[in-house]
Amino acid sequence: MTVIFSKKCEYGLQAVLYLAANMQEDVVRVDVIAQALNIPKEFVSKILQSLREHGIIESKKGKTGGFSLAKAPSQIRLIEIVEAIDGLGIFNSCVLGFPNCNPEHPCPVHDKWGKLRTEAYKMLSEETLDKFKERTLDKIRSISTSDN
Amino acid sequence: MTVIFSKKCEYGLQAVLYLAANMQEDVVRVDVIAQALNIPKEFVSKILQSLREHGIIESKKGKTGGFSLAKAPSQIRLIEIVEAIDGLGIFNSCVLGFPNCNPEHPCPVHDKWGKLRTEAYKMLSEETLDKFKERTLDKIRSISTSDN
DNA sequence: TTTTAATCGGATAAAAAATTCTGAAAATAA
DNA sequence: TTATTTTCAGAATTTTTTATCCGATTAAAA
Repeated sequence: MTVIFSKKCEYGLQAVLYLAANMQEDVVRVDVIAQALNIPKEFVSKILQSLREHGIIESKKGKTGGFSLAKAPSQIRLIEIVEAIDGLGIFNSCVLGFPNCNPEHPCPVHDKWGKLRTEAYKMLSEETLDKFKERTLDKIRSISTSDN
Repeated sequence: MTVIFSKKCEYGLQAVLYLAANMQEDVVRVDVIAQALNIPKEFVSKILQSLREHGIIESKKGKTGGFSLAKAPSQIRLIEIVEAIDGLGIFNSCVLGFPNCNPEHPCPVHDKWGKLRTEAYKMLSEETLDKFKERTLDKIRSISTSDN
């Protein structure tokens, strides 16, 4: 089985959504995020570090340390997180895996798939984190009540 | 980076498209397919074996052996190959990786992504192999003229 | 009947992705 | 200043995916 985004990317998106939904906190510790999302602490830690290098979030070291968004939620788009972690390759590579798939040498589903891909890209580019606060809080609540 | 389908699935789709585009041949040898598509012979061989087990293609052993479609191209849909190899999980799992993503506990992008996913599924379910013959032949020609 | 050329099937190897470990560095609080 | 608690950085490990190898089986041709 395969997925659209790598696990790294999924976790990164979840973690950033979490931070956006908890803006009232100064910073959030990685173990708090990991527990809320039920994902490995050390792994999400690595992902958060790389998102910091990409300027999407920022960190504070030492006691009272943790992570927070580097910009206002309304200034962060989902596509930025995807680009930082998985890159944008998915939006210009052939869905059938053919090499050099382009308008000159299109694969059999080039046009139809291209349309869907463009819509997906558009959606991720238009949506900013501030739109998701309530839905994220709801979703996170459903995680902690259902598991383990 | 990630892709929609696994490499196995991509190769499987390519190989079946190749068989559909070469219906005039009784059977096609796996090394011919592998060379035409520029993919590892032993790997595509394994994939073809599994597609045979799923009843999508059939094989003939021994000298003059090879692979051919098990049904008419107009009776084979792209989604069948995807289902046989990667399964349909991608069409009902959460794009953000959240567990139990459903209408009761939707993730932040549940509705918008669900729409795209449904369109993708629909496209793969409607398209049958007979629609692709010319485009596949074109594409395969462009592979052998461009590489190595 | 023997040789040849193909798929089959199971094991193995290599590469990539996901995860964990370890210890250092930073910053607060005692 | 020292103890504590956090992120940071890089290495090591595990798991999954991708790819290869090899001997057996099958069937046509010599």
